[in-house]
Amino acid sequence: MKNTVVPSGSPAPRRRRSAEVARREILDAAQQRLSSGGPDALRLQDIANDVGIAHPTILHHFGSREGLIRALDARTVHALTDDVISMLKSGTTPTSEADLIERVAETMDQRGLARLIAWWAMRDPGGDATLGIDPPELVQNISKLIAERLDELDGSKAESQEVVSFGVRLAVIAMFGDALVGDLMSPASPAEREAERHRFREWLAGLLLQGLATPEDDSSD
Amino acid sequence: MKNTVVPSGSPAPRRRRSAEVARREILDAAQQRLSSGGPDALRLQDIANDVGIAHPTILHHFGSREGLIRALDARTVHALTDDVISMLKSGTTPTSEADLIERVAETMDQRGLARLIAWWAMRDPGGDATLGIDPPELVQNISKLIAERLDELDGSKAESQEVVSFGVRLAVIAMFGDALVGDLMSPASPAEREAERHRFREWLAGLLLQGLATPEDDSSD
DNA sequence: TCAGCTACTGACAGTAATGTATGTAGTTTT
DNA sequence: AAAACTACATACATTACTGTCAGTAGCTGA
Repeated sequence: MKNTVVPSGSPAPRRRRSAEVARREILDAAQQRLSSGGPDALRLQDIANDVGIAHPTILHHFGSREGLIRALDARTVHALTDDVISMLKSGTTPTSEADLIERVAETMDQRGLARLIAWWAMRDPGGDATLGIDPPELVQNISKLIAERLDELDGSKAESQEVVSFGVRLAVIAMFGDALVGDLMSPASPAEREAERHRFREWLAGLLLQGLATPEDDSSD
Repeated sequence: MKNTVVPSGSPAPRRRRSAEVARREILDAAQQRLSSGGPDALRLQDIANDVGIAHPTILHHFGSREGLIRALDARTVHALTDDVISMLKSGTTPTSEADLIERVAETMDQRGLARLIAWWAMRDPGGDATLGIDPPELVQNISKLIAERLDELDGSKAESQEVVSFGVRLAVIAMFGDALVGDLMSPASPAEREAERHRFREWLAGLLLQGLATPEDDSSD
């Protein structure tokens, strides 16, 4: 049966990538779209357009839209955790608390992790979406690393395991929230926002160090 | 022309509300849906089902889906700001910093404000969506009120206007983030989460008070 | 009680998105 | 160089949601 239409003018030059490269390019485009728009902006057509392929090709590589999203999730989260964990483990720079916050903020903001996380949270209130890692465990690990770091930093004992994990939790959700709605709350001009945001992070880092390393008033209820 | 189908069995009993009541019921249902699901869960059909009306009725009252969302935005935001502002102005309770955070958290969490805000932020990265209030101005006002309160609280001067607004900003984005992803990061069992979350808020309130009211190391560049 | 207003409905139009079916064209292997 | 493999395309099916239209039913006032 030859009743498929033979293209008359330009058969459209076809570029062939390896599966790996194709997946990466598609994920890059999806990430880009997600950084500059909401979930509604993550359409197969658009992404395919950006990459320069037809949308079924995405389905070919990822199975479904959901599959694409999960792959994107996994890649972004792993990028963050690898970053943070390796930073903490190598532990070179002395002022690393501020650096750490800066790094988390960067990933949340530029790489669009905040949007991804928000999307999870909104799509899945119960929290049964699997994303390849166990966030509580991750927080625990990071908390432990930070507690050790605090110990050796200035000799003062960190409060307790829970307080340290509170600190980590605060840093993460603050950077998460700031990435999403920070601009909404700032009276500064767009040009000044970068600087203001930076000052905010430094202030937060100081606050955390102060709050974590020094004993509080202790008078609990 | 009588070619419209005459219903055979039950003509479906029709309840007639006042426009005001109808709008409120619809908004309530929409809010409910939004609290237990993402933007995808905000479908006219579903909401109409919840209320017990046909979906065109929603369009009759709000013009469009977008109109419904904007009305929901306005109502929720005003509820929050009215709450917070009036709390700060009346200023009865002494431990109101913790109360304040608790109140913001409640609105963010239970009333679904966090989801609404996240939705804005994701749909509108540029930030040109109008929501009836001016968030930076609101933050400024709240910061001023808190600064005054800190002054009279224990005599110690608050750091600077910017630092106070940083504190407000931190409280808001932290409660925002916690409402959205707090559960994801907590290793506690669902039963314990409430308690843990409460402790987290108390810890945050303490941290803020400590950071705002006491002079820091001051060595600014 | 009649007229007018409007909350409300059922049926349908329009649109847009995901996913499928089938065939095409590079790349690799023997 | 031919066969096999697979990345990729075109065209279509399906579904689902928003918004429109024309008519119905309940309330209110003269």
